[in-house]
Amino acid sequence: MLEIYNMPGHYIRRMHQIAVSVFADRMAREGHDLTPVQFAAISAISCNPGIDQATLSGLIAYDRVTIGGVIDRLEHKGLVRRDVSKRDRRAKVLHLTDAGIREFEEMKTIVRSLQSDILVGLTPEEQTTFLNLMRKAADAGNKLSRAPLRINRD
Amino acid sequence: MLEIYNMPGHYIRRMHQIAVSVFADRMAREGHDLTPVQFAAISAISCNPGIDQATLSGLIAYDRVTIGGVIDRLEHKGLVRRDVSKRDRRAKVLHLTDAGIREFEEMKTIVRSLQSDILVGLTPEEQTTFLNLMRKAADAGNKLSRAPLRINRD
DNA sequence: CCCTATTCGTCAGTATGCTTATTATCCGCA
DNA sequence: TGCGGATAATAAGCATACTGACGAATAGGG
Repeated sequence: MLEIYNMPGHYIRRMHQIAVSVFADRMAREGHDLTPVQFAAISAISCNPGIDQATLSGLIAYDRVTIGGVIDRLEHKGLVRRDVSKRDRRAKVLHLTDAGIREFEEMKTIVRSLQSDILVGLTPEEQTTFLNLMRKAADAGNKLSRAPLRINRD
Repeated sequence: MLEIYNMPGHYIRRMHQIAVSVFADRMAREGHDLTPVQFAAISAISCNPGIDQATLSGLIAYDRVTIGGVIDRLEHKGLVRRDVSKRDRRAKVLHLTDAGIREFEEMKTIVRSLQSDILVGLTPEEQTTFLNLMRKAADAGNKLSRAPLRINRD
């Protein structure tokens, strides 16, 4: 019996691996080509048009450098527009293109429905318990991660 | 309120991000330099001296290609020895070096004790519930992942 | 013994996800 | 106005983590 088979870290990684795989399979099957982080970014831009990359990073809890690369690829796919901010010439403000808006609308339903596939082994009650425990643990551990969630309410 | 804030996938990713970060912090603090997958590989080789890379991959649920790179780095650090198998000249059999054995002994306790830090927001009862739910979900979703756990009992 | 299917490790390529460092810019303060 | 510290984005580099493809070798059936 391996050490790791008793470790939460191992199962968290396995769940992540399964989640990413389910996401990719479903995308391919529906004829789309977005990764989880690309969907998260588009989702956040959709809710916050004109957001800059650093604020976006905090909103979806990713590293700024990572998001720079993600936005590169979304821009290249023609889903996101990136312009220099008029208020701060260091910052780039982000908007969805028409294609990006369409893509998000189509993906939204798919991504929502794929969530339960990730937890296919759990009953609905267990899924709820599981989600609540993750919320609690992720909230408590927020500062421990390299890219904490940063939500500034103005 | 963002879409993703209601999605299990998001929280699974956050938990993974937190787990990896806690692991890295603790390693650095203790003066070690191993990643989670490197520890998993060493742990599995320790329990199964002479295992080949493909079987190792199945035992810790990683992709063959990924493990190839991981073993490269462990070999380069002098923790693992890689030899061509006498029974199958395609395969490489793996052994821990003396340094690898020492490293694993030192790391074992540290990695065990860091697990509860990952779930610091949960009570002991919640941690148990959480681990059991993850075991159940990861087991059920095993085939869905790209690199399923493959444990062959001979 | 040969043919075919399978398997092992690896290569090339893509995308995360992070670290440290750098440049450009902004902001507060004197 | 000018200066120092902070911040936005990026560059360079490293380590996962995967896909598809490939050569080498093995295993099974006829």
